[in-house]
Amino acid sequence: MSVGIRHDDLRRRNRAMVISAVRRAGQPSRTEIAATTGLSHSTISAISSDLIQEGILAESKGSETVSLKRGRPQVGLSLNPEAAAVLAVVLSLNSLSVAVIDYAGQVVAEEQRRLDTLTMSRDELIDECVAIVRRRLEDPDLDVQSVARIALAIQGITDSHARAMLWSPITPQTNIAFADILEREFAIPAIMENDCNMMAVALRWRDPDRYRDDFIAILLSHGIGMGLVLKGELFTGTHSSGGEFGHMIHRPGGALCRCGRRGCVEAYAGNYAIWRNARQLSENAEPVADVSDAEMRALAARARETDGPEREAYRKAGEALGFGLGSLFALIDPAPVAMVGASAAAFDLIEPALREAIAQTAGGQHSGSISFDTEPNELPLIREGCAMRALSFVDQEIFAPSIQARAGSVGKNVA
Amino acid sequence: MSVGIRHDDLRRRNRAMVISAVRRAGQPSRTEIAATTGLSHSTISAISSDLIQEGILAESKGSETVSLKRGRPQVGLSLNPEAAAVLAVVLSLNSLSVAVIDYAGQVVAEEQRRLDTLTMSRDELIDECVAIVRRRLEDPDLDVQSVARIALAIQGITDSHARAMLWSPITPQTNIAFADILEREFAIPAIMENDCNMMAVALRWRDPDRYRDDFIAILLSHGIGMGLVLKGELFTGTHSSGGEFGHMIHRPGGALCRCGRRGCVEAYAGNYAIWRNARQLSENAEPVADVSDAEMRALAARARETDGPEREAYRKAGEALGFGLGSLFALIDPAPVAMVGASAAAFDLIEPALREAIAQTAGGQHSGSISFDTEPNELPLIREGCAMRALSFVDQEIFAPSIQARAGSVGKNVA
DNA sequence: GCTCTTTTTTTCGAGCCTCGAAAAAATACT
DNA sequence: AGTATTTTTTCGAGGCTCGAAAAAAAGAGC
Repeated sequence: MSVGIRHDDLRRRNRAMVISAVRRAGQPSRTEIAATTGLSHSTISAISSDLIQEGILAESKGSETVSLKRGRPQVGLSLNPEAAAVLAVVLSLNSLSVAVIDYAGQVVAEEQRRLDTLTMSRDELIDECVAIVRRRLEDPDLDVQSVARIALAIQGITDSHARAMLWSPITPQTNIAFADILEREFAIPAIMENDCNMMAVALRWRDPDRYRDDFIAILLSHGIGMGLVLKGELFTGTHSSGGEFGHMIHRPGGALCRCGRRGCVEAYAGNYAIWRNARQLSENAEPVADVSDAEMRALAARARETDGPEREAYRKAGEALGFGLGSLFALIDPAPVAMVGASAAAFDLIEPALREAIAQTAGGQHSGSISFDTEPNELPLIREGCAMRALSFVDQEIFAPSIQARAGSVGKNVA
Repeated sequence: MSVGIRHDDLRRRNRAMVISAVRRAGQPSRTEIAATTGLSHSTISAISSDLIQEGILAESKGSETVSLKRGRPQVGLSLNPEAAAVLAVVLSLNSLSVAVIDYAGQVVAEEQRRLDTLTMSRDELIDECVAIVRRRLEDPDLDVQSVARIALAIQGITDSHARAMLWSPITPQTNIAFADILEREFAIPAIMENDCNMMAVALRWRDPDRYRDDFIAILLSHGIGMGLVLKGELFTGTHSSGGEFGHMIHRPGGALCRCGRRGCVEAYAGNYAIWRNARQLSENAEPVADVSDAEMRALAARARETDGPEREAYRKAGEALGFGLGSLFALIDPAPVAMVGASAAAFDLIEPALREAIAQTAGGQHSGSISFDTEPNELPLIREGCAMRALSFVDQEIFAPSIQARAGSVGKNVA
């Protein structure tokens, strides 16, 4: 059972809703907000007047759109870019990047570095992250006071409280509480998120028509990751970021996976698996640490050219992904899929076997109607998701705060 | 974004919360309710006074517990059994049952019938359901006016709006809108639910300590079903009841499943699969329609006795369940599992191979800590879940109604 | 048996919040 | 310039929750 609603919660929630409506719509008028929220004009007027006075929203006078209708013209409300700023940090294999984003969602500064994450020590990894954030915060153009949140995305498993990286393929280190470390270092609230989950968040902001309530984002890269939105909410595991689609079992006792187990989907569809099969190495061959994008492009080109082991490798990848998706669809029903990452560019090689495999599974009856979309560039997507996540936090926790933390919840009602 | 909260919603929600607190706690005092909901004593007092006046709650004077403390004794609030009644109908293979339950959750009447569901026509099936409900409603001891809800659980896939059975192993018929049919026939709101989901609901009411926020209920029967609670909420597919654990793919292209596809978990762990393997028939052998409980018990006894094909059949079942659970745990993280149904009595034969398989999967690191519980009798559980579901509906939709249906939601905030 | 203490429950006024209606504001049309 | 139209603000009414205080109902002590 959720906790009772008190009188002060009411204003808080409706404030949050107005902010959220503005963030989503861009420059909605008060009338439009009233329509989407279902609240009365008087209420919207009162709340937005507060928000403007507090410098959170602003009336966008500049964009005097040519009013085609007569009557008093609607005046658009927009987010005040200076109300706050957030940092989005993305840590992936051999790469660390950070972006400063203003409250309106515009990138105002960014920095990217190459690192050798696989060989770095725990402290080196932490120090690099702290240092790159510090450099951004020391930028004289930035008002440090306004930085309200740091969001860090990592390829790997994070805990469900968004505090720590539990395990990652990009480093042998485990259990690094990045969120706590950054928070202590800079006294700015920080969260730690899984990269694929952030991809899903970003897709939802980018194309809410296609990616609305239920969809799947799959990262086809050295490993296989997934971000899943169900019923309009990001799906996470009960203890971790969850959604380890790449480690569902495709063939019990099958090919050797980077995680040390056997038969995972990733052991057939990850870059290293495609590379291993293309070279006709044994399924027991130790996964290689990294395969360059150029090398993968060469494999794909060769697969398109001749019907040799390269094409067969992509076929096996498609089959593994297809049976994995089929099992997933048995649990959640089919949903639109976005294939993200460098290997999404080779989706033409993967798709036939993938569809054939799905057709043999419980999700198969709708095999034809499942639509796939590809997006080869994952980094911007992850960063964007990170930024939106951080901004949403500011919207809700800082600009629409509860008067006081409420007594603990007592569990929801399931029946 | 969810819709704005209006002033009248506030009372409605808090009313619902008080009712729910009473249903959960049994006979809580106003003070206890104030503590669990976080609302003030004044508010609880006002709301409970309303509810008593409306005949929904009652002060339980009878149970004067020996007050050990001094001071004014707490007076327990309880649900008024006569406030309403609900019907729980359970349709499973060759069996149809109905129970009338009063508002306090006590069974006041029941009836059970044997049917040959596999051979019945669509109309016969519908007529039997309508007839059994009609007989209960015509009972002179029952005030028909008070019946507020009918909940029907079926073994099979239901749609996500809880209106229709889409597909079921107990009948060749498909797409029967039982909820609509009953609703039209009796002018009583009806819902249609998946049996395994109702098992999960019931477990949560029965043992909220063990089955709280995240757990899995697996039905081991002729087929394999699953009910899943995640983050305190019943997990369903996006379009259907979902959670078709039995039809996750265990071995691509493997044993023939009752659903017509190959390699499903059920094709190794369902009763017919165990029976097929025990007789050393081919994996391609057509699944038999039904195996009696007595026959399954005999198989299990023989498996315990000698290390023959029977034991191997149970081992294969355990392996399939284990890899299936392992894949599931890759997505949702490990959680407590309840094994329900006649074959749960043979869980001793299944468990070793199951644990061994899980240990080879992503969920494996916690293999030892995953706890299994068994409950051989599924029918009472399903009925109980059905009843609680129907009662919760009455609690929320009838006794705490919204003043008017609100404007459509605009999607939740994911970031 | 009476009073005191303790705990629960109710009562009451204050403070917010949202709502609907009406007024004010801002523009196009004539 | 006046009128029509649409958006936004203002204002009073009605509800809801809250805290404080009062009332109620018992046990404890003498």
